[in-house]
Amino acid sequence: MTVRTRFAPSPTGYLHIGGVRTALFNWLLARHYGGQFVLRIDDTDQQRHVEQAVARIVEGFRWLGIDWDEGPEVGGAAGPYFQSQRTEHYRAAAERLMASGHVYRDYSTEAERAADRAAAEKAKRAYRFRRIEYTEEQLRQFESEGRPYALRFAVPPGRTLRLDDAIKGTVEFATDEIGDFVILRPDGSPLYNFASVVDDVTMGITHVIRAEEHLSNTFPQLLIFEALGARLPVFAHVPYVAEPGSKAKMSKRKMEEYAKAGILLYLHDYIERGYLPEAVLNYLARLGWSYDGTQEIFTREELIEKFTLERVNSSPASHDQDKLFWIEGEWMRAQPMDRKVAGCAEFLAREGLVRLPLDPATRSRLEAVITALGDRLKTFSDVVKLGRYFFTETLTHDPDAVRKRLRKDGVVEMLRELDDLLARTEPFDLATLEAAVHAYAEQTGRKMGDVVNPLRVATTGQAVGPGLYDCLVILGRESCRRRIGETIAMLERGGATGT
RNA sequence: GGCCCCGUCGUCUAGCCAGGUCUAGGACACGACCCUUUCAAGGUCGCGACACGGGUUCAAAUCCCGUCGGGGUCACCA
Repeated sequence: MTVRTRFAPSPTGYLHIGGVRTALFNWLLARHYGGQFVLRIDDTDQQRHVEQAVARIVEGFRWLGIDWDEGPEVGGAAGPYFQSQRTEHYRAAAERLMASGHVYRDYSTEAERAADRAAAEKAKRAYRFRRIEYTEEQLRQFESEGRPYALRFAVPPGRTLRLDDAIKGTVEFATDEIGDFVILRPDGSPLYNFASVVDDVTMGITHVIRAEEHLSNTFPQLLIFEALGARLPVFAHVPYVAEPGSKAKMSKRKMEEYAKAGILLYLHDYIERGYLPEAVLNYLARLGWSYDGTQEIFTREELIEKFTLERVNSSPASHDQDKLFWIEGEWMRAQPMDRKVAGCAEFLAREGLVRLPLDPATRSRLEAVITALGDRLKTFSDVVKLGRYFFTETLTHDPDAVRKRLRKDGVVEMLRELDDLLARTEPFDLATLEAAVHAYAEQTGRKMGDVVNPLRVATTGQAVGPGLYDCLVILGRESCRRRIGETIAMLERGGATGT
């Protein structure tokens, strides 16, 4: 039997990190066993911009390298893959259950149910819908007046359901805890528990890996599988992803708060910041799963080879952005120059700092910048943050840097001397410049830091960055001298928020 | 509230199922030092956990019970 897994996002367009992890586990399991991964769109709600949302979801998975064997854009034999287009399946399944006596027509009104629920609440009991027995006469009357009805599942009393969950282990649940639940609304639209089972059965899903909030839902679903005479899939309920630094579940209401705190929760946040898909994939896989307790870095292939459900943790994991950032750094360091150039160029172009495609001169400058940046480059967008001044002649001084390094007695004088030194240094390369600056410091009796740091700020505007001589060489003699002149002018007029 | 799931360093986790090898291992973060013109990187060292209470046992992070804490579910939401 080949393994078939699925992920069924609702088309809001936002791929939450927890959801992506669930999808990843499904994908990994399918690939591990050489099976298929199905993408199914859960659009049972009447949503408005389904197409755009699906495009975004598709884009997210493609970016990560999670491919699907069946689903939107690729089709497949078990289609359609949009629940809104599968109403015929739900209707047919409901009819079978009706014929076999597993479901019944419920004519109850909203008011009746609300009253029951209120009574249950008042009595501090759980509310369970129980079948209302109508007389033949009532039924005839309801039918003749066309009174709307929902289809409900008649839950058998007194049974204990048993689930062997691949992550949670054996879980038992009494059917007495389950009220008769609706499978089809009066308008014929299915409810999640029903649609999900019908789809899983008709699509031949063998392993249902989903968020643990569905664990309790599984028991009514078990009843539906049974009534349909379908073979049970393996269930695996994955623990939720908690807030950073806590065991509390992330809440949708606190999204703005998280964003303010710099916590990124959507896949697209990471795409937009220029993270590497390999790193995000690696991080997500390790969140709640481990191989041997020591290995942290996994390639896509290793993940496929090593992933099993037994190694998925049964307790919640909280999102650890620092760790993701570290993994990102590890992956970035391992990338070849071409990949870094391509990734960085995109972000520079977005800022209007370079034009695509790169001309040869810009390309070789970018390569030099990337080499100089070294491990400081963690995400592609870092090239903008750390190396902007290499791609624009507009010098922007960081006020803190100016205050700390330039607003000192004698600095302007020294900068004039250094400008003169740069004018004379020949050739204008790393070794020669380094020797020249060293000699200058020695001759004038200055500490290296007192020469190098002001020179850095004078040429780049920033207090931090790659090695100074790397910067000077990449900028070139003319640009360096022009910038020094500009800095001196700025200092003399008391600019960059100083006095 | 009933029912169900979960509880090892701040965080991700190994160990738990098959009790001793655990004075609990690794990683991120954090701190110190080294290197160093800045910031990273790298190196060395350090800080730091079995939620709590009982029980079983010669022996418990591991098995059992209870408490506490977190989460889910009890919808004509998904």
